[in-house]
Amino acid sequence: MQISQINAFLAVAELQSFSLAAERLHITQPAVSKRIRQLEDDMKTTLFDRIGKKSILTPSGQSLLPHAERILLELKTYREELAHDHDKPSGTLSLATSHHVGLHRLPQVLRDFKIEYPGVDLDLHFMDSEDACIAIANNELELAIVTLPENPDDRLKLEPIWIDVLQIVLAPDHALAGEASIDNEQLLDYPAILPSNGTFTRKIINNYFATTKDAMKIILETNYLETIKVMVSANLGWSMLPISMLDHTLIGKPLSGLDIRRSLGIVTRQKRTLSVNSRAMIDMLLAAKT
Amino acid sequence: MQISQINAFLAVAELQSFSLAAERLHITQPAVSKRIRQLEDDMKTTLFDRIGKKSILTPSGQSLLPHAERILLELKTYREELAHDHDKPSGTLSLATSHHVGLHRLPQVLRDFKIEYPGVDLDLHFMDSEDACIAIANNELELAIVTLPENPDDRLKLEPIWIDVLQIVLAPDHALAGEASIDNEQLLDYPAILPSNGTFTRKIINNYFATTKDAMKIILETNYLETIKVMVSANLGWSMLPISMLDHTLIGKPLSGLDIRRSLGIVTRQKRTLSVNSRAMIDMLLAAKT
DNA sequence: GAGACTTACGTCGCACGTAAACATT
DNA sequence: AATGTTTACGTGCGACGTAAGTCTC
Repeated sequence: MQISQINAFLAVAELQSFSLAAERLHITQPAVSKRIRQLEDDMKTTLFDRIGKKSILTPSGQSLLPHAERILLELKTYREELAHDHDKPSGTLSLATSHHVGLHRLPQVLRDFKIEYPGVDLDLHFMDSEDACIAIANNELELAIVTLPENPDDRLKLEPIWIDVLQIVLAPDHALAGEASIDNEQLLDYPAILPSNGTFTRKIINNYFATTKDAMKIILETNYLETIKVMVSANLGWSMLPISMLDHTLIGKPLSGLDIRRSLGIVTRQKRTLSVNSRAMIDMLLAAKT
Repeated sequence: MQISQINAFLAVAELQSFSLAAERLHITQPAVSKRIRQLEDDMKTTLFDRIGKKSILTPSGQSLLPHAERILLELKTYREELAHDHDKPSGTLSLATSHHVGLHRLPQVLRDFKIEYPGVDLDLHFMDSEDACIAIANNELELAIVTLPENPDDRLKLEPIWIDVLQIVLAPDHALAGEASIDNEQLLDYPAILPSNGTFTRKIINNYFATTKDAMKIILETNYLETIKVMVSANLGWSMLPISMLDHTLIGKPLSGLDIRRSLGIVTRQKRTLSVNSRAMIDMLLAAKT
């Protein structure tokens, strides 16, 4: 069944004439006959009484009329949606984020987004950055704002927004608190508190401790940096944290002059067309970055 | 644009796979690709992100989804209407009738119809029988219950239901009231009150007075037989009326033993498919006739 | 006889299937 | 390597237009 048949049907119904309908449709009159005939065969009914001068809807044809109009209306409405609403965010924006990003980077962004697009509801999914990347890869979500992996899945598309410089952090009363700079070997004597194995941040840290990794005394692992911060403040051990988390309870020390950093930013799926809402959020993040 | 494309779209959207959709639709997978591609070209947008294992709706595709479902629903609903409601009168039944039929023949029928089909609203159009026949011929109405013409338009289909036997009618105090039977010549001496020129009944009467027609003293014409009855009762003249209208105010006399009659019944249009409501009314009239 | 629809028929386009190429995982 | 989609191409159905036939008015 074809939409052209519906169009022919409506034209004949309105004009009560196959030949006038043919004119309107810019086809020949036998073509109109055939379109109607096919609709009739399809529906196994008669749609018009061909009564010489006029062709008039049968009862079956009359009851098709509103349906046919609604079908064309649906198509028309959709085409208008495509044309007009293409750049107006609305509805819900779902995004994944990590606890750290959600706590330290996102509040500002979300506030600005709500001001710019008050009609969009936000649906935040807190999860570990690694899980967020898996969800994105599996097309379960289309947008994540998390810690970026160093060696990402090929299916992911990364867009760094913020850089976290990492430093060794100590309690003010830690034995090494007085040193100007610290090296790997010094730290081996003291207990460490690190992000959980498997986290992107832990992998970055591991890279820098590659040679001494196995000798470290790791007394606690957690995927929540805030916990690490509290533990370090209580002088239970040293750790490595973004300098943005430093405050009076912690002392930061560069590691032998090295520059250690991780990227936070946007994760999307390669080849996936993003919703208007996601695009708006991404554009806002990119604009804020400069 | 074709409905098969909509079907393909919905299948792929649900199954997130072109090949699974192909299975469901019992066509090959390249055929599905082509159907989707054509929809996309038609709408000038992309409906699915083809991401290896899964194919996922784009935002444009998501917004097509409800429209596509409604389109199929419209078709399904119509098919069900055709299948189920085909013999259940409902809604409105429009019919034309004459004053005479509406007064003397229809009330009974309408009451029975309302009892049988309480859900059907009646829309009565009172008009002269001749006008009703013209309206039917012009497809302005599909059903009339009126006095039937003697020489009908070929486009009309007539179905007699009742026979009205006509007699000469006189006031009880008319000069001819004592005669057993009356002939044309006797009547020429007295004033006549006849149905309007142009009415079917008048034509019938004219046939029987063919030879003496021009000599008649017609003092009043009207298309409303009730008026004629009152005038005759007041002894303003003689007339010819259906014997069904006789009562104590009138005396009926056969015209020289001749049997003069008119038919009342159904007028429809040749070749026109009738609504269920009209068919129900016609069937009821035909059943009552026997 | 004029106007309107259907039927007949030849042409061309398009939808399908098969098979091969390409992409993703 | 396996799964999935697109491209290429040949076949056949079907939509169209022209022209003739049929019917209504």
